[in-house]
Amino acid sequence: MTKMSIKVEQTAKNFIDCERCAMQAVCQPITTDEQSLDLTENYLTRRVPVNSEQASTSHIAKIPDTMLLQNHQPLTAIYAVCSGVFKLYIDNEDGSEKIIGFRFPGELIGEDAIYQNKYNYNAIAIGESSVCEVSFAKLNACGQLAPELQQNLIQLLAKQSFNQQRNNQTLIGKKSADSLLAAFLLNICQRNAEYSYSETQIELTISRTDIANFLGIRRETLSRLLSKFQQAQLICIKGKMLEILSQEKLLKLSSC
Amino acid sequence: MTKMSIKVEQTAKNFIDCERCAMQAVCQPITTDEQSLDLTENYLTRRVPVNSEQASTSHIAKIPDTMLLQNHQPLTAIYAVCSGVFKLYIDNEDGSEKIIGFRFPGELIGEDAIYQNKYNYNAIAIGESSVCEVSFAKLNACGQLAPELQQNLIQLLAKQSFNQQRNNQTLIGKKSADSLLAAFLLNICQRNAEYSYSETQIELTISRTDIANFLGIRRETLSRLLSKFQQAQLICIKGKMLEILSQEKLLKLSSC
DNA sequence: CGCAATTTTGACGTAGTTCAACACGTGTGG
DNA sequence: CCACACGTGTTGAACTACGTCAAAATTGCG
Repeated sequence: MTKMSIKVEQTAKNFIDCERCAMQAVCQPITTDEQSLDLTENYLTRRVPVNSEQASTSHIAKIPDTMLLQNHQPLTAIYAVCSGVFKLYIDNEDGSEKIIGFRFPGELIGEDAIYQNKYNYNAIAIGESSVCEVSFAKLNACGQLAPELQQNLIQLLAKQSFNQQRNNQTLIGKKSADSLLAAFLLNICQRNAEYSYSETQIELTISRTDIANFLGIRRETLSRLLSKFQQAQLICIKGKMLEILSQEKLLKLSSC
Repeated sequence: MTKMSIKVEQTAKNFIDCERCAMQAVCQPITTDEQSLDLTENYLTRRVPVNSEQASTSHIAKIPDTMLLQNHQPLTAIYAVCSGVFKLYIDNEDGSEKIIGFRFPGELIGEDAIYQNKYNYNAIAIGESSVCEVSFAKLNACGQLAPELQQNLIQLLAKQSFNQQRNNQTLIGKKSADSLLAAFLLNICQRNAEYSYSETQIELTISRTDIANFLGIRRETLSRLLSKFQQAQLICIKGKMLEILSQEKLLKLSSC
């Protein structure tokens, strides 16, 4: 959390446009018929870096630096990813972690904590990332004053409900690992397309280990499948860049 | 949709208490400091039967009778299950259906349609079921008048977001079919406990075929696993009744 | 009772796991 | 500079769990 202002400038390239962000409904000034009212400065902090690169240099206390929020902690703020990627996970009893999702730019983190006022997972930055932070208590206070803001919050939650539903639908009940991976690749590409301007190319900052963990398959299986997909001209991997070559074939695979 | 009033009386036993229902936030009169205001009659229709038993007598046109809402159709209302069970599914290209979830009493159906004003799945009653119907347009109109109602709608969506998140977390990334089934059984029991007064016993109106479809495993595998679980004294199945014998062991299994 | 639908059981093949080895890049210390 | 450990990704071979196909058993309904 150090060197904030500097970092922002250095990595300003990959930030999502505010218009494409799920938080947008509550980040814009409210404009009624004649007048405009900007309450956002009361609850919004824009583009806060959540630096994970820094962590690797000092191998002590790696986690605290990069952790955005922690499971079971009381809800203080909800976040929108500005840049980078976050992984959401919970701890298994045996000490291992179970990854339950990823969040890309424009997507929300922590909004499901509103119901019970506590977070339901850990969120950690993968690589250099940043978020916009909305203090929920302050947002609520403003909502009492401005009904339009409440209406916007409803829109935000409705969109989020839709997104969650969609993301789950794509992954539930896939029998073969092929269809599971195909569905996953299509899903992240679809989500990527909403903030990046490329619909087929994405930077895979997520490690194979994490993807395998999320999908519930082994690293080795994932590696073999990716090779197979590449041989079959479905995808192309160069370094960290992943390109979808045949969306149709992947789609066909994914519905098995 | 016929014989409504009669059916309601006949099956009135298994209805959920309104206090335990996810829709509750928008089904109660709004009480401010001194006065009480009941807008619900403007948008709410209570306990509408969605009869599926009747369909089996006339073997033509089985589906239309029991369908609550259809994929891609414009949003007209959101529903809360009063009694029975609903299955949510989408159609695969090959004509088969893919089950993406079940809804038990007190749970919502169709709320994720608010974002795009259209439903994202088909919902069909399993057995004799009933719902409360909230006309979304009328609810919205009332929301313009009563800010408290908007606040309640926020609560409702927040809870739903939490529920979706929880249900997914439990099922994502399970490698073995054992852990998947264990997680599923615990999940439906947990949800059951919220409306039934028994935490360990539930009536399995859902067919094995549908459960297997949802989990992405074969009927045969499911059947074998259920036998295995029963032999291992984890569960006990008598007819349609399922009883959880060892929650702890299932929990241990589910996190594999 | 008798038929149909659903569920369970059996035998065999395949997909994915497991365990082990190896390749590659990176950071660390001599 | 090289040697070494370490994290990450890929590949091979044996094992196991799940899918597949077929048949038997059970349940439900007229």
